[in-house]
Amino acid sequence: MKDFKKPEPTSAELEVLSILWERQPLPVKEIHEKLAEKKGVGYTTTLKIMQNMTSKGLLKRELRGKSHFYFTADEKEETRQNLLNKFLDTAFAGSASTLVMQLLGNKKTSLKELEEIRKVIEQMENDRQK
Amino acid sequence: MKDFKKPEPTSAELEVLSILWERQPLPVKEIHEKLAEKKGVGYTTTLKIMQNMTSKGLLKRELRGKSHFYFTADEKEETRQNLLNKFLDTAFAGSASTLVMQLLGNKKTSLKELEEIRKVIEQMENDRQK
DNA sequence: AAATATATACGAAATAAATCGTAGATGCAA
DNA sequence: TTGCATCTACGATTTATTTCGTATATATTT
Repeated sequence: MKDFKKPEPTSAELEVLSILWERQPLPVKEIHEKLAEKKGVGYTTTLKIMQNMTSKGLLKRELRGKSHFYFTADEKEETRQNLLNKFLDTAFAGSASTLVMQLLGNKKTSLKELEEIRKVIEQMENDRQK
Repeated sequence: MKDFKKPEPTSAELEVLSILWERQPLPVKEIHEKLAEKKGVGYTTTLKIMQNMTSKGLLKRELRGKSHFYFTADEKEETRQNLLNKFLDTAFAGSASTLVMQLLGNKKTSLKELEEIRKVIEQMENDRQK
């Protein structure tokens, strides 16, 4: 039940995390249903992944009635920051502006999002100024 | 030597790509030296990874003298876009603005980068307008 | 020419990740 | 109380990834 340094979530594990980031805690059953929408996978596979994640310290759980309800062990923001830092370094040589350019060049980013992002930037610039 | 759909690069493969994105083409020897700076790994390990990547269609190579010089099969931007799209979806539920907020909340993003990013945003907004 | 250095190819071992089958526990319903 | 449904635990298999040893070829040096 641990004693290691917390590992990066694997690809399958990240899918579980992202489901939990929407709503927590959840029983295996519900996680599995959402996971199965995407890829047809057996119930015990989902269960095993969540048990593994619990051993690794990525998830915690609590017994409610006869089933376990799982929740993330770390804050969403903290985990995302770690993932993002690593991604930034390996895929974009650490350049945030290059990443943003690539992100916004994507047709899928709506004008509405652009607007939102611009506000964030202005906010940041003000905060840093003083 | 292929016939598959091009797979996502694995973690070790992405490290190779990021080295090549800096300068191309390069012989195994140089890739290996840069790789070995980070993690102590044998020469044949690096070689094998690059041979695998070539089979998968991620790299191409050309014989120069007695050694092979490797280069990426796809455009840096295209590969990055694919990686970014997937990352955005799995780690940030597809929300570009959430990702940018997280990115800029990071202390490591300098004011200079913020400025640069703001310009990019304005540029994008103008382009979309008309 | 023999020894040394530099490369590649190939295959296999070691490790990690993902998947699932089967068994056992518990509760509920007939 | 028997049988069905729901969950969990455990172990095994499969597949993917990473790593490296050994063999071989070709130059280069002595």
